[in-house]
Amino acid sequence: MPKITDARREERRALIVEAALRRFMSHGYQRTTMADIIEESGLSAGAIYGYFPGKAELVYAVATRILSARRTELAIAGRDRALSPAAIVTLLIDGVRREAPMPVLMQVWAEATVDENLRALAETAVSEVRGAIIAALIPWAEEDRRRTGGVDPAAWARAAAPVITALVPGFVLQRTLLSDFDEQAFLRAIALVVAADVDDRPTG
Amino acid sequence: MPKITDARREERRALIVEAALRRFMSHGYQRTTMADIIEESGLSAGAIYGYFPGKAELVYAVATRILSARRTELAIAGRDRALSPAAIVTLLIDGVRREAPMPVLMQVWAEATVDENLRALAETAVSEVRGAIIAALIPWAEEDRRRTGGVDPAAWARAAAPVITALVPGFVLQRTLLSDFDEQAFLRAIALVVAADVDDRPTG
Amino acid sequence: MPKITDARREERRALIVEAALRRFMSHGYQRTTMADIIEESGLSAGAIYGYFPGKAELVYAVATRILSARRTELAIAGRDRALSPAAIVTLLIDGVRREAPMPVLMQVWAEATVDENLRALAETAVSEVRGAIIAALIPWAEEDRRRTGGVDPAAWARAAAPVITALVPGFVLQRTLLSDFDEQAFLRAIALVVAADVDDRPTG
Amino acid sequence: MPKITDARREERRALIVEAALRRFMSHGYQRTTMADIIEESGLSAGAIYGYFPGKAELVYAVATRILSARRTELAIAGRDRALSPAAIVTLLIDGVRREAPMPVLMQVWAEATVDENLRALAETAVSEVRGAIIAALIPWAEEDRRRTGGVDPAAWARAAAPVITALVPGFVLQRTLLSDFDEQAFLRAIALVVAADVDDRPTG
DNA sequence: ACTACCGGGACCTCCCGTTACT
DNA sequence: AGTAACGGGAGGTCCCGGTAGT
Repeated sequence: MPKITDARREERRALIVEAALRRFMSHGYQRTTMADIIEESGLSAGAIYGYFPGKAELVYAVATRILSARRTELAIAGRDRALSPAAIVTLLIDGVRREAPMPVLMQVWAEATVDENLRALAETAVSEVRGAIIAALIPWAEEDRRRTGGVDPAAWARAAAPVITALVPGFVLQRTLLSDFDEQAFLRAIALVVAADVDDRPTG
Repeated sequence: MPKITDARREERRALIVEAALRRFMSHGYQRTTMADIIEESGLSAGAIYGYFPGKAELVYAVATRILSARRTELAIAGRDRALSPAAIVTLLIDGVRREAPMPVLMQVWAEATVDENLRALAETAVSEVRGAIIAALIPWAEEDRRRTGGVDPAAWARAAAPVITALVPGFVLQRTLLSDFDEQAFLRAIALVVAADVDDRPTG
Repeated sequence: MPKITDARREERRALIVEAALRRFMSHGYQRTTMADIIEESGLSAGAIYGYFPGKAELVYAVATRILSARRTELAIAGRDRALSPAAIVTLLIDGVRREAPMPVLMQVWAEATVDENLRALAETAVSEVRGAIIAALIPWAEEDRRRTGGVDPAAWARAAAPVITALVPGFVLQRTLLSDFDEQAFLRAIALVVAADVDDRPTG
Repeated sequence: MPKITDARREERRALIVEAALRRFMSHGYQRTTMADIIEESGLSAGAIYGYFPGKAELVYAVATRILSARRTELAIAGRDRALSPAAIVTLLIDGVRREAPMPVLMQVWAEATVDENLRALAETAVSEVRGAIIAALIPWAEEDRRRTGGVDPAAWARAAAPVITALVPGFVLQRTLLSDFDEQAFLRAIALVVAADVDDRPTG
């Protein structure tokens, strides 16, 4: 029964990936040994190596899982009305905040520094987010040409997107490292610094 | 060998730290073995362990070196005139761009996720940068109350600083991971998104 | 490989312990490296560390094996008739002589000087031997009160036991260190010095 | 001035040997590193290697010092009157008890198991003690032929000496390993087991 | 003569991935 | 498909002894 088998297979893979993710969260990727993951997953060494050729592939799977999470978020959100840069950033960060295991996210970025496969994975993810941002910025720029100082909306969006994208890792880093970091204050402050609509400003 | 002079000692330490840094750049902290560093430095195991108790302390030294680099930069730059948020970010990123070994910076951030000493080190560094940003923002906010929507300049600066800080890791990440990343375009685009003075806008 | 049977597991452990023992005999505990033991046992590092957490536990196992060997010997021997001090010593030393790897025995004693676990192990062993000696002395003392100068047999046995016990390490030491040591002469001479029955005296 | 220099040299050597001995006492020979001894002695590595070619020679020196301590003791004590076996043992053990660093003594014996030089050293020491014992036993045997069952005194002394010698290491071992060992009781019990004169028996 | 730094060789341990068996 | 024992290769660290310099 290949169909059931396939489903079970995916289930197993997910189980393993989650076990790995949990250990990466608490001990870091590099310090996590296969034995750790084996223990955490409740499976045996052989079983895991039946699903993943090695430790590297496990990170790839974990990374894929983490990085692909917020991909579509934005496109959906942007459907009904034009979003200001500040609104976009807020949306993104809110997504990360709710879903992403930030320490592992950082570890993946760092590992991507040195592992080409991971870099490619991360690049794709970042590019996709950037693409979504561009797509969401254009209607906002078109609504009112003064917003972009008269520049061509598409060109403006392409230029601005990287800067907007940059705020996400900045948030993650501070969230992860600073013991006194105030998430809510950060979210509210975005509109103080980044171009925003009047109604993006937090009330009160 | 007789007692080495303090200056020479510092020189040696720097030599070792730089050797470690180079290897971290190309292979990553975790994949760099002590043997690598020994080879890269041209010294022997005994020599290195005379200066650093272990591999961990080597990363701390490397981290300290990297993180403390841009500390004062801003304060100096801000002396003569008030700086807009965009100008501050540009300054900071320019500093990072010229001096920081970005991949290692990211590795340190990631490792800080899991190593408390490193976290403390990173936290201090980030806090200092944030402090400098706040100090630089206040005069700008005071110059013209409309810039902050009538809010108290100091409060505004404290709120805005984290967001401005966030752009630096965002830049580093994209710079490190994206093969098509355009540094100059990023620098120019800052003023498109972040509050800026008229003359911060890039010409042309 | 599937789960190994308990019997097989014990067999493996014994194999390793014996390999270690052999090397300890020829090179001493401290100078024996894990690599030596690995080679001697014909197994691999991984295998050995599956059975023993580290080198220290290996000595504990070796020590346990050596020390527990002569434990019951005496009790059995003493069953049918009362034994004189000289007879007891002779029995004990004969046991050591036939079974114990004396150099390792001395190494264990020395190491016990510095390793608390080993000390505890050795203490237990010595105490047990002493206990057995006491038990064997009492009937002999009771048979004829003149033998103990009229002292209470049990008290006398408790007092005399340490002195009798002492002869064993004394034998081991001389056997190990003196190139001209004559085991048989020593055994015969015991009755010359230590309280003995008439028929304990060697004939001829 | 060679004479003064020689004196100073010996002083230095003694200083080093004592430092080594102290560490051997607390940490054991094998676990004591040259760095330990350097620290303990207050000298520097170079200085020590000026006096001893290496760690091995240091143990030899320590061993020589320990082993030669009780050498003459007996001969002197035996001058005025004939000593019974029990009296001899008591004298010897009392000497060890007061002067010898017993843990190191045991370590030396164990190391002698494996280091030929040390074995030779130890052998000499044991032989000398045995010789002294023989010399002290003969007059006692001659005083009253019944004491030796009519055997030739010299032959008897030679045969008995090893057994008497054996009690010393036996004492040291129990003293070192057993937490509940009672030195005084042991000394008193010697005469219960070993051939003794009436007046050797402890009073009371 | 003495200092204290350095060279380099192991040593113990750990960890990844395989393999023999269920 | 899954178990768990095993093979074997480094990795970090330590430690001995030599030696350049006062």
